Amino acid sequence: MFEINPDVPKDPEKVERILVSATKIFAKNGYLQAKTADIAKTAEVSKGIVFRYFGDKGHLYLATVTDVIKRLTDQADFSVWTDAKDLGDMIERAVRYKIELQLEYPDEFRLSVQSFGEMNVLPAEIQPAMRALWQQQTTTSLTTLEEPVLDRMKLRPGVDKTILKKLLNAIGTTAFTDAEAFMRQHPDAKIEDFEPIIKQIQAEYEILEHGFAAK
Amino acid sequence: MFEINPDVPKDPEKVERILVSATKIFAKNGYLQAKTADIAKTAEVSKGIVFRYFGDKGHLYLATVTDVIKRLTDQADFSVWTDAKDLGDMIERAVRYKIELQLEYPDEFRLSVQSFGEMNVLPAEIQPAMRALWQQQTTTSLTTLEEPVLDRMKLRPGVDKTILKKLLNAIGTTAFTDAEAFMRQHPDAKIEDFEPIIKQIQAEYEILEHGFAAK
Amino acid sequence: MFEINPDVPKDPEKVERILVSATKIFAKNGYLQAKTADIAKTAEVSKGIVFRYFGDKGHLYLATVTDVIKRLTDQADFSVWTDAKDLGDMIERAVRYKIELQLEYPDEFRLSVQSFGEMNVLPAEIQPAMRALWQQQTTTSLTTLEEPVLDRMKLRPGVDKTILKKLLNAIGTTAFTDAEAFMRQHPDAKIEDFEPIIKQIQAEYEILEHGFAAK
Amino acid sequence: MFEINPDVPKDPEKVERILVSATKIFAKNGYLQAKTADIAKTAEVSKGIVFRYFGDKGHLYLATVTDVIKRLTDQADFSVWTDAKDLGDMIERAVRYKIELQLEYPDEFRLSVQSFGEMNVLPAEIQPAMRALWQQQTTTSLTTLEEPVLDRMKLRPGVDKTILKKLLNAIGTTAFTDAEAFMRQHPDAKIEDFEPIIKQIQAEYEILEHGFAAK
DNA sequence: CATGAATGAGTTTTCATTCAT
DNA sequence: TATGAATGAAAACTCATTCAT
Repeated sequence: MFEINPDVPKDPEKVERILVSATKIFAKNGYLQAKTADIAKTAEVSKGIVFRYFGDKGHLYLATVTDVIKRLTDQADFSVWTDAKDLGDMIERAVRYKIELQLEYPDEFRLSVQSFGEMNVLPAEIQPAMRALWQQQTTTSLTTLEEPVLDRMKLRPGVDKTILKKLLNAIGTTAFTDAEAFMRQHPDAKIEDFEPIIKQIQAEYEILEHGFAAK
Repeated sequence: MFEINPDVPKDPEKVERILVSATKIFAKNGYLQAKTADIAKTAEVSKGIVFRYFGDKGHLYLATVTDVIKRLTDQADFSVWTDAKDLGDMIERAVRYKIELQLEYPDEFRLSVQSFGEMNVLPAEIQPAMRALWQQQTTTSLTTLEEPVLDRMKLRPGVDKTILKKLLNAIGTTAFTDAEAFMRQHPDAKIEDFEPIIKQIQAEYEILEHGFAAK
Repeated sequence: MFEINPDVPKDPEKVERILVSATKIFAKNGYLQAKTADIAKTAEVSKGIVFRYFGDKGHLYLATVTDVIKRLTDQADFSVWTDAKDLGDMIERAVRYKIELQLEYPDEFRLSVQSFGEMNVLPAEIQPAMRALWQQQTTTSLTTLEEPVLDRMKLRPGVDKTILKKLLNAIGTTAFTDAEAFMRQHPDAKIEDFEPIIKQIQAEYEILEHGFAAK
Repeated sequence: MFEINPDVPKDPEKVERILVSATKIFAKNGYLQAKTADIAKTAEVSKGIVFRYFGDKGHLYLATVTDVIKRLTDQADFSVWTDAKDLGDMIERAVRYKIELQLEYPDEFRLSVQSFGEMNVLPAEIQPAMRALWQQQTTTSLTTLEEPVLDRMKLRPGVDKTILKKLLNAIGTTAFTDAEAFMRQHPDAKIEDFEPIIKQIQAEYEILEHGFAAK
């Protein structure tokens, strides 16, 4: 696993608090505007310890995003939808589950997506690591969630599975964006409030499955 | 139209130069890392005038993005594809035309997309305006390009045109991202070099049209 | 001449004030402990302007030492002793004159000497320039003061003038050190108070001239 | 002798290790850039014990320099040259011996000289002690090495022995500086490589003995 | 009106020193 | 008594914004 400053002994509780605090503050402000002092303060540790544990702001960011993706991936309970009966049910469950995740881990979700766009404002030295992280991430976590489903489905001849994955990914992204916007406007939203978004995504999947063209 | 500092008389040529320069520099560096001094220098105006005309960095950004979207929209020559015979040809033309636009106006394209992701690093006071701009943008500019086409098409019963537009938008975004990445790696790329990307988008459209499911 | 940041227009009075203030504070605290904030404050300018004019702390130091050496060299009025009749008189005049200079420009003297010892705590990038400055300095300013005298003197056969110069330089250094120590202990010392030091240096020169060995 | 924190019981081996390590690190980096953490680590003791034994960084420095000077003085084996036959031989032996010492104890030599120039970057509270140390040092250690020789020599009437010592000291300093510079450029230099420097110092002594003036 | 020199608040990072264990 | 993790003051440098000319 990715290990920062292995020489420095770390208090796991402090590491945890720093990571949580960094997730929140990086997610809220982006890399450049996040202040290490704020992160330390929110984590109730000294500034010094943040640098002692993580080296510098760039590596703290890297560690935070790595951790967030790990947390999100570990969290994912595939069984929730992979043992659904039919496809419609399956998609609904998957979407609902992801929105629940996003509701429960809004900062993690946001940072995870944001980190992709922020790549080129990061210090040059950590960009390669971030890029590698995303490469891995793209081919695993998010898409993986649907991968088993796809594998079991009969695809129309001529449909390239790679292309299909891209499309599913794109839909996932818009879903995230919509849910995010909704959450911002309704900070106390419950899962029930996301029915319209869920419906919409179902509709998108439906188009993907059967096409929009009249026969 | 959105009007900045209406009381201040402005030299249209300077406004133009500032906007062009701001587009380039915001696109290249992002909001936070763009320096107003650079923008002024590139525009060959004084820093003072930038602030006099646009108030502050945030509003300059807002004005720049607004202008970029307007320029892009105004630029679009629908006729290029709206008088295509069949759908395949039409999509190909549209995609090709957009990539040409992106090749010709790389900064405008990049800033227009980037501005979406940057939303939350902007000063709080201009975020609402930016959000509004994007709301409008989503329902107009990019998708608009295909709107007339959609209107003429026979949709399968039960397909919601709004949803379909979202999907098209999503595809457009991935296309942009791919083209951007390619352009960055091949700074002198010509339109011919984008054939693989065009092919891929055609494939995506094809899935959208006919669905991925075996019948 | 050595010119810093030629693009930046500079207010000569501010440049002067900064240089004077930097001389004092570098001389007092050494490079590492001198704070740019103090230098700016003493010069009654903002911190920003110091960086604008001089780039960074290292280059400010370089500019300051360069200026100090120049001021000292320009100041030196060789005629004071070069037209002395005999050697004893000449040495006395030279020594006295230098102590007067040191009394009048204590910071300049101190920094000029100190800068030599500080060389390797300076940022790597300015060390070459400092070394070059000292190379030039060693072969000109201080020794130069006596050079014309030496050239007119008849040397005992077998005496290498380069070696002799080294010796004179060494004596000069001890003189400086003694005068400095005295000045520190007697901040309001006048030239009259330095008679013992002058006498001592005369004695040192005398040994140099005639040797210590009984014949 | 100078005793630090007399109340604290000290493990002599740790004291020794700290002093050795401090000598090396202060010599290499100077007072300000030397890190107490490095000193402790190199000495294989905890930082806490360094502070417990020596109080603070300033007093550690003072103790280190004091010890270095003591070690150097104790080390000196006068007999090496005091039983030389004639003066030329004696000076040569003395010089050669000192350079050997410098080769064997480069850190001690370097720190001992460096500490003089660093005086004013030290904390104000230990400056007086350092100054006192140097006063004493000047009248003993280095010059002492030649003292017995001088005592046996017939001096020209009117030559003050104190002055002569100063001159010898000054020559010693330049010798040290030259040897140091040479050692830095040729890290693996052997005593044989220092012949040119030895020759030069002999020439300097020669001038001192017989004067530079033609008779 | 236009200019661009000047300002100084704000941010990252280091390291001597402390003190809970 | 020894340890070394934790602290936080301190210092260089940037850049949006102002305002005297």
